Amino acid sequence: MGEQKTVLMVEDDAGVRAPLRAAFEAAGYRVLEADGIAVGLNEFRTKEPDLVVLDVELPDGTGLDACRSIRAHKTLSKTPVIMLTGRGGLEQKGEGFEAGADHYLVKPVHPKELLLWAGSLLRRTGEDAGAGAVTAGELSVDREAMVARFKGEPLPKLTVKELELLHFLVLKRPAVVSRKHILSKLWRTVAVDHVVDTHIANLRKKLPAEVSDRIQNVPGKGFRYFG
Amino acid sequence: MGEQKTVLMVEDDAGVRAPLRAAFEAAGYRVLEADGIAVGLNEFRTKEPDLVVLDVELPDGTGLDACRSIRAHKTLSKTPVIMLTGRGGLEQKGEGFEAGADHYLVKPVHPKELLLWAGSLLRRTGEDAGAGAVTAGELSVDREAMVARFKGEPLPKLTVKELELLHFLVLKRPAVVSRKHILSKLWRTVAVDHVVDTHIANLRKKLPAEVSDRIQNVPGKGFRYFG
DNA sequence: ACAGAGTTTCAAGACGCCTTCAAGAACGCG
DNA sequence: CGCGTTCTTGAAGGCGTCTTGAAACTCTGT
Repeated sequence: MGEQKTVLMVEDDAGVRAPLRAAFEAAGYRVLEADGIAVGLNEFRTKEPDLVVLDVELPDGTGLDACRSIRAHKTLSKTPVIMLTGRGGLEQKGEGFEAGADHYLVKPVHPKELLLWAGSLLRRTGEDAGAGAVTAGELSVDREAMVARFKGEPLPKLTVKELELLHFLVLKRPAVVSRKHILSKLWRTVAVDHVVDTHIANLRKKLPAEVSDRIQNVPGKGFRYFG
Repeated sequence: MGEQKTVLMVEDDAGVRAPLRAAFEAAGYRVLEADGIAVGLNEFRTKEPDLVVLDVELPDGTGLDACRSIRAHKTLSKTPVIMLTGRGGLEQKGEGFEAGADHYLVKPVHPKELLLWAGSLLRRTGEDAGAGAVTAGELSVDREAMVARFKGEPLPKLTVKELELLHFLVLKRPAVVSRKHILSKLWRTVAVDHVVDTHIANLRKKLPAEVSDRIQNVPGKGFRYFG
């Protein structure tokens, strides 16, 4: 049950997007939207969604090309892609699969059906990072329950941002992650790098010394959880 | 959850039945077959399958009527039904849902797709079934008997929505569930996210402090039962 | 020792989110 | 059909969180 997956929906028709977005959110997904290929691919690279829903006909190009771009990406090439096409698009089906789509749906799309395939594809690609609980020694950070525990005891009143930040650091440990990387993954709105510092500071203040000592700064590079 | 599910397939064309049967069996299902409505309904009543796959066009009547018969059954009315129709049956889709079908597939049916839906529908009803009684420490919420107890004592006058809400939170504990997720599971009609807040408030007011303290809010995320 | 870049701390303002209250609408029961 | 309960919606209020800015501090290389 690794929830809180992120899905990127590239679709120019807001009338199509809205119900699908609602369905995804109701199922616990986080939804990113883009109305064109340019924006879509940019979102894809920066937010690294777990799944992409791609319309074939877009204002600035075809979804097929976008799909190929995704497949050509160095590290994110195996992200599942679901293509959406207009009526009678069956002929394009072969073309869609050729471009590397994992599945093809013909409009009008039933939200439930899309959800079903999304779940199936995500299950197939494996329950990798991003969701459940991560642990590091006596520390565990559960993003689903939104609780962090140390030696089994829940840590007091961490805010959402603080917990997500801690989760991310522990998840990537012992790697050093840059402020910009953190921002792109955990922040929806754009903000200055400095906000990360403040949250790091608040975190360290709330955590027991044994844990806060492990949140380390690497000058010029970023932060890491070491331990 | 590891038990074998039984699926009843009502379909007169053996050429259609065979591959679907093979797929179901390969997936671990037990398969019953019927080539007409009369036989089908009889099998349904006696064998009580967990799922029914129903062709719309049968020698002795239409699958729509059969579906209505199933829905009219006293104890088995909530058995999931998947309808199969010939090409161009899109117009019948509405009719099919109206008859009470949970889903509609157009032939030719992809075995994998059918399997996907079967799994989904069974999971759904499985969750509802698991909705007997849940407990968390001294608290028990019985959705079947529609009563909640704390330290053995029945809690006073909880409304249906309040009890279902409490049940859901306890069921998912300690995970945080979003308002949208709650709405999609407990509400048939669409409503604003805010209704959840009101019911949460009413719930907390009626519950003893020990319990209401455990119904916690996570800003921007949703609610959880913690404890 | 000094200068500079980068980090940490502190405090205050802005914003979003949750909670509460109240009233209208829908529902079920008699 | 009418009444009471339950559900839904709206608006106001308050609290907590997030963000930002400035200043103090540390470290490093000169």
